[in-house]
Amino acid sequence: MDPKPLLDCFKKYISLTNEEELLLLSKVTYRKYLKSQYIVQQGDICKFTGFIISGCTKTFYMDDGGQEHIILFAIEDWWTSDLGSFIAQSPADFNVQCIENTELIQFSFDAIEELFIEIPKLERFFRKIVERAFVSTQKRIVRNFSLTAKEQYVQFKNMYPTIEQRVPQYMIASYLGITKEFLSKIKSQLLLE
Amino acid sequence: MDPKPLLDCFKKYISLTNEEELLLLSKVTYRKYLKSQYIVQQGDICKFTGFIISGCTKTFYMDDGGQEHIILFAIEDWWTSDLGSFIAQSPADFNVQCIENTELIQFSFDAIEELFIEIPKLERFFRKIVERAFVSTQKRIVRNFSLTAKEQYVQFKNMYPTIEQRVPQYMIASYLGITKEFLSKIKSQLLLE
DNA sequence: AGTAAATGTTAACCTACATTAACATAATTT
DNA sequence: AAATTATGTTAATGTAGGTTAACATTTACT
Repeated sequence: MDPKPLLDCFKKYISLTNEEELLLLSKVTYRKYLKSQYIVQQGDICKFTGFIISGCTKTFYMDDGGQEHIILFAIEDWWTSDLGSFIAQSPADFNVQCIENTELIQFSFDAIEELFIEIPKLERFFRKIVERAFVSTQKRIVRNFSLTAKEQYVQFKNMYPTIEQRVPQYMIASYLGITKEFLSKIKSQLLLE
Repeated sequence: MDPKPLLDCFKKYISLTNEEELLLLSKVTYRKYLKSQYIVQQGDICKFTGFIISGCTKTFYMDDGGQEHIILFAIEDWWTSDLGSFIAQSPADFNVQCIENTELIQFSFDAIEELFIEIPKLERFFRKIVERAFVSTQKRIVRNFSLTAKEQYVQFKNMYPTIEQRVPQYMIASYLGITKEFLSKIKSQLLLE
């Protein structure tokens, strides 16, 4: 395993000594998942928060009618988990499933609590990561309320061009909160413009 | 000013010594706003994050068509700001306006950065606060996608009965992402059931 | 108390998007 | 290569919620 992408991510917000880096890496686990495997399942306790080295995941909620609602895609250099379940060690609301073969570096709940004690500045790092996640989630609510489905799709393509290439259309429709049929219609409308 | 509610809030997540409490309180400012005053205005840099001692605020986005989209209400014991603007010290996407006369304890960006250095465990506190905010925002996206407007309104009433009493209906409609006319229809339907 | 402003209701009509269903095409598996 | 399985498209019809507009009620101001 090459921990460089992970350490680079930490470097964006805090600086770690060599010893701190080694301590940190001694407490994480590297893991590969295959396409379609679940990292977290709705109802289970989310035991890990993970940093993606390669691959792509979707975080989704299965409603009572059996419909999938994707709330997040994650690719290389992103963090993924069911944070609500992880922080409270309570049953997960969401599933996290691999859309591609995915390599992760995982932090268990206990490991991360130990690390917070041993390297307090990690609190700062994770505070900043969560702040950014919060802000982007809030912006998503705004887009949801103030844009039409077509506008949202265009913004999504511009914001996440790689993801738009990598994941099937019907998942993008689910992320946007519309049906695949309607997204198909939007796409054909955009071609005519 | 009585700082007890603020200190109690900190106590839920971390413990502070007497000196730490005094240091913290020496760096905050107490401020009163009148109903309808703005704490943050879209486009300005959000200079403070605030803890509400009394009163009620709404955080909203004004879209290009001049329509208000409320993304958050906040009452006593809650934190309020445009976090995206505050953390990046960049122009605010949102307005924060008082719905009632409101008393706040405000933390300036500089004060909070100093406090993080002087009392590192505050990083932990704010990490936890933001984690919770993130989780509740994510849950809101789920509700948005998987519930009808009527179901969302019923949940809102159950989750925030005080807020439902205190703010005008048309603001609740805006929070739910529907028109006041449609909320009115929903309410009359609920009366018949 | 009287007037203006803010808030809430009702009803007719409209639109963005959902549903259903049939079909087309691409990607995997055998 | 054939056969599944996953993904994408088109079109008819249905519905949740929007828009407009007129009116009712409450609250705030002079």
